[in-house]
Amino acid sequence: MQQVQKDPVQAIAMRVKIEREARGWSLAELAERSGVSKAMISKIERCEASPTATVLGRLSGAFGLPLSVLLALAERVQERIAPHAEQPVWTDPETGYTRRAISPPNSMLELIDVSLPPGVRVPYPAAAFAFQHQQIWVLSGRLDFQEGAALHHLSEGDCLLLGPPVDCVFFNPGKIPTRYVVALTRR
Amino acid sequence: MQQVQKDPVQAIAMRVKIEREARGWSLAELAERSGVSKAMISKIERCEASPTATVLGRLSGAFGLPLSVLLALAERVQERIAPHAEQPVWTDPETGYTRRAISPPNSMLELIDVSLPPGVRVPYPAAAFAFQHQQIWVLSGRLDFQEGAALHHLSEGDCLLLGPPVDCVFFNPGKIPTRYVVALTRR
DNA sequence: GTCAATCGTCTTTTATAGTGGACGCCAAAA
DNA sequence: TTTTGGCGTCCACTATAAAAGACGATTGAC
Repeated sequence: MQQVQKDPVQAIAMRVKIEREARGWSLAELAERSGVSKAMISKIERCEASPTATVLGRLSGAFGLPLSVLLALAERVQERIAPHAEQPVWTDPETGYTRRAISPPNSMLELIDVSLPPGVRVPYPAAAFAFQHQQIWVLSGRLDFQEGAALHHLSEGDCLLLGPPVDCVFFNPGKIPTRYVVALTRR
Repeated sequence: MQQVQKDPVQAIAMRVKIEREARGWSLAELAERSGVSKAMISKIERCEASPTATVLGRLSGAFGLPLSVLLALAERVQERIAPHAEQPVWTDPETGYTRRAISPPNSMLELIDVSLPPGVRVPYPAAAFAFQHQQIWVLSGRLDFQEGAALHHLSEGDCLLLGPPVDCVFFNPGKIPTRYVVALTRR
């Protein structure tokens, strides 16, 4: 699904908005970080302007991405299938904690497949979720989930709806790896 | 050497010019193919304008490249070391003819390392070089080089300076692979 | 309820991206 | 030599990208 000649304005619009909202930034905040006026960012996100290379460079700089990567992400905007082989996976070399992004890029609803080795503890700071709605579903093994002051003991098949943002900790109290899904929707 | 926030105008300028000249296109020809005025293309190549996303989309379309790829190439513009592992290599599955681009992208002077299996014949049409200056240096083995009507027999260490563009043929008359270098400068 | 703060959009003005055409500059040919 | 044609740049004009600030809507605090 390579796009070789369509006007990139719409794809860029969606991608910029996604990157901004994923960071929980308002137009004003992105404007300050990038040096691009918020009026212009607003227009870009609504496809009412075709940003210049200079402006795109400032925006990608604010996101900490090379411009070509921002554009590559933009071109993937309308993909609907995320083949297993192409899903980004990250493994913590120290603990063996593995995290796989299941959903196609850009989805409103994001699914993450996590594998937590026995005895491993993963903190999850409150600041990391500017999300509106988040659930945790245990596929196999056991999970102790600390949500602020509360501690939840989850077993295979359990599903937990998260409350307002607080510091959390994932912990696997069992002898086998725990596999669970994090499902979240943005704003 | 990822570029995360510099203004991309200069890198784009160089890359557009390279892509255009590599295809032997004049400003007018690229203008017609892309729908961008040649005055604008001229400005872009001389860093006197920051092209909009729409214009970049049209240009990359004319080149047959996804926009993100054009930008990725642009970001590599000032690389000065081309590590062996990153040099693009192409092998003809039928003949075993192998061609490796030695020089960093974008150089004025380009070096190509070619390996030609015994008995293999590779034609090289005149249209393929809009280059001003081109030399062939045999590293090992023997090479029969037909340049238009003339036939040159080259042995290890020989270096041939090419004349004006004509149809050429590379041929390995020996029993072992021939390895030679093509060195060329544009314009 | 009021007030204040913040958000995204809209308005006005300026800077500049983009176009079409004229121009000067080599080449190669007559 | 002059001519011719193709090339890239420059010029004048138009379209629009970009900035700065005003505006209405929403939200939370009191």
